[in-house]
Amino acid sequence: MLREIEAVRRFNRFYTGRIGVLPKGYLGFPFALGEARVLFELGHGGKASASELGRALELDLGYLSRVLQSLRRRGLVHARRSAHDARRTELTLTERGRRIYAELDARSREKTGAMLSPLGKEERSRLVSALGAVQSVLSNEKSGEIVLRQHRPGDLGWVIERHGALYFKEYGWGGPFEALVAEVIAGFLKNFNPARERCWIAELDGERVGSVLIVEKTRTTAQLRMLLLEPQARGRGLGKRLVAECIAFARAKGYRKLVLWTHSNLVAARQIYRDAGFRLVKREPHRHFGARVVGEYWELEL
Amino acid sequence: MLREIEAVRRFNRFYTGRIGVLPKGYLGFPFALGEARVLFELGHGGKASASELGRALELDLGYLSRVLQSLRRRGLVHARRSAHDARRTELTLTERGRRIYAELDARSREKTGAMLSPLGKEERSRLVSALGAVQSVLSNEKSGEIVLRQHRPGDLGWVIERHGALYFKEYGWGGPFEALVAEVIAGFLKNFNPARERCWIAELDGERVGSVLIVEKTRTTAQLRMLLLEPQARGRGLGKRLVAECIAFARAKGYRKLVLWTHSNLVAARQIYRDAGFRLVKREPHRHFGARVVGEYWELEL
DNA sequence: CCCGATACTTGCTTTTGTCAAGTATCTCAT
DNA sequence: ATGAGATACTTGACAAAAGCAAGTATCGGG
Repeated sequence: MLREIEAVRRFNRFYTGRIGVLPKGYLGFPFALGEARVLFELGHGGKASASELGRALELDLGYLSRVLQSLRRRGLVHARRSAHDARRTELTLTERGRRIYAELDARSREKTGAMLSPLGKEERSRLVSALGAVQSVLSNEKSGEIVLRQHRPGDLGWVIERHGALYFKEYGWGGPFEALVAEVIAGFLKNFNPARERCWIAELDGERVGSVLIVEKTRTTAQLRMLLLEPQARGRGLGKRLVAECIAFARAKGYRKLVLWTHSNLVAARQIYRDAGFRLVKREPHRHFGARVVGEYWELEL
Repeated sequence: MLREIEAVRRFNRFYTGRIGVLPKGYLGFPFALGEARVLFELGHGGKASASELGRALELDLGYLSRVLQSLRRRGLVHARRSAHDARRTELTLTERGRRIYAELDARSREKTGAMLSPLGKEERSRLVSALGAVQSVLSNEKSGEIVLRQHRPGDLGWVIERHGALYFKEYGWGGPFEALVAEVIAGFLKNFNPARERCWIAELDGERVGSVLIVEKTRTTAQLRMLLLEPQARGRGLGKRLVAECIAFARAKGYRKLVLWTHSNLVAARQIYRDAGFRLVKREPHRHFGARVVGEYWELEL
């Protein structure tokens, strides 16, 4: 933990130094920091009352009052008594205010652009995805953007990696399990038939967090494989959604039956299969991956 | 690019809001922001002159001069004429100053700790490694810490992923190539014999950036496979180091010959092999992975 | 209709930061 | 060695930013 705290602090020092926390002088614009912040907040949020602004920006209300006076005098902000509550003042940017805001915004965008421009395309995308990861860890909002897409080069390697890492962590299954997954994936890629098979990768805010495969077993039977969800992406119906995609795909391609093989200890997955209408058709204890497990065969008539 | 700029700006807003850029009132400590910053800088860096401080903290020298006066008066900072240069003042923290610094530092550490503590172990490590990635992209210093280690669960999946992604990007080799890699890896994991075989993963600042495998081909012949380096880790002798590890391992295990298969277009790798003493023994044009390539067999007598 | 709360304003003060001019010292070319 | 210009720091004068406290108007609930 201490090591991690130090790492974060090091990052903070680095990053704040790098992006210039104190956006001193909006380069030639005659706006004090406070004024600029108010313009940003109003430009970004649309409208607000003084006290809301004060809370959001953590400004003293007395000070804020004067800042607003100045902005009003200069014709950037329009104030109107609230109809509901005569104590409140509804603040909006005037036309001119919006123009200034747009300029400030553009300038800030330029500054960020200047930071990114020396980077290569690859580096930029590494950067963005790392920032996304930081944000997703720190903001416990479960409202990130989810995208399902088909696989691209490297994705199936990722599926193997995450199976290897997660199943080791959660169940202690080691190398042999990862080997099995790699074999399955190798087979899938080698004989991949896009007309009858598919892989879905689930992304949460641009980061891969889930997968599922559907492969042809016989002319009329498809098999669902490699359903996986990163811990941080669980509990928001994504597993269900992946399975639903598989079922829809299998139906659309004219399969008559969808089967899958899983283990009795994977309770969350089991529940998803059951809810989707799969029936447990066979149980089979075996020793694999270094532990005693019970394999299960499930089926769904389409 | 625009999308990326927006992503970075969104992150900046989020992160600065989150860590509280404006460390208002170091909670009960009678220090102005400027004073605290000076204490931090001195505590962190040891000693400095006023002008160095001014540059580092981007403070006006006049203002800084007064801040230093105040700190001196309160007995936190000790100033002494430089022996070399009588214009300069060498600033150090006094005993008391160091104590205060330690307290401020502890407080800041606590604050970071409070941010991390609600996170799980897994999340914390995701966070730290994402922050590290950000830092390594933005700071173009090539001085990160390099660690070579053996593989852990998930690592070989990562090797597949990176082969799939990088070879697609650099040479257009698609699914079939990734399938081949997955097959090789599956075989390696399935029959893994730690006494005669090994995988090295290279980490740069805690992030995986390279790999190589050594596998038993016959009792006397070992094969080097899956040598890979992320673009950002290239050009610092890491490839050479990985190959050297393999050769040393093969020697130590009593192999008589080390062989490898590569392609003529992988010029950087070729150079490494040549420098390590490998001889090209056979060339073989073939069509694979959707393109025409020339396979090469190299050998090294041990 | 009165009381306490909320939304904002205003006057006064301190803090913080800027600018410009000044002193002492150093460096380096002559 | 010496004088011009650079560097390191200080000081005075001021302006901007920010905080505090007291004040006015309005609201909501009993």
